[in-house]
Amino acid sequence: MLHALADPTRRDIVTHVLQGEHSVSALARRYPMSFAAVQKHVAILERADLVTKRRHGREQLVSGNIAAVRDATALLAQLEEIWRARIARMGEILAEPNHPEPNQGEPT
Amino acid sequence: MLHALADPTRRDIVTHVLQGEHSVSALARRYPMSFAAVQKHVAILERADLVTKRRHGREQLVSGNIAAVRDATALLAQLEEIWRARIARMGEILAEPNHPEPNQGEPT
DNA sequence: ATAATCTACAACCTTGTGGTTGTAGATGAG
DNA sequence: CTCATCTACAACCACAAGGTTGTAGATTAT
Repeated sequence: MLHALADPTRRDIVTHVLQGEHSVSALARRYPMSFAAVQKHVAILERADLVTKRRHGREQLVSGNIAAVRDATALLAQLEEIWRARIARMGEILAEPNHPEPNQGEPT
Repeated sequence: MLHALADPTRRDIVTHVLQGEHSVSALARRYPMSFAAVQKHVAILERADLVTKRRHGREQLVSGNIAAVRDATALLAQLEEIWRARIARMGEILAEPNHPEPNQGEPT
């Protein structure tokens, strides 16, 4: 699921199909890559349950899985906090008064 | 620089050498990988200027580059905001009232 | 001098990712 | 039926990243 949203193209696809159904080929036209590539992206999103396909004639209409995407965004928010904590950790260390010998040669 | 901090091991190395000098071999002992692997990580950090090496006898003492790491954390905070915006974007879409099937008309 | 240690670096391996091409099955249009 | 379109999937390619092994140069210890 995280992996599914790790790719920019897939994120873009998700935001688009959240707003309306699109056939795979219609989606494919939006990106500078082959149909097969987009089809694989969709497959990954579908496998992560972030997207659902509905058959309509010979087309496969893709739509965003609202609940799953909502869960995903929540999870991402969590991870964001963890990441924030990491940054804060480095900040703390930098703020500590006892830095052994931070002599990086900037001779004046 | 971002790439340098993209790896967990490297981040760990940074936090450690921010708190005191460590020889490359001393660092290497901390991780379940070969000396060469750690040495490469250190080289990457050094190349990104996040870390500085100081020769002491036959050892190479590594210490964190305070200013650079501070800059990096600031940058990461920025990116975090961008990422947050992305999540918010999806959230907005989810919040929109009209999730029906807006037609994807291709005016030919 | 010899051995042991620390470091640097090159070559190679493996894995994972995104992409392309090619093929085949379904389905609707003429 | 025949053709064009949409889809699925397998095979293959290119590339990057993290790791390992092996080798060589420095430096300290015996």
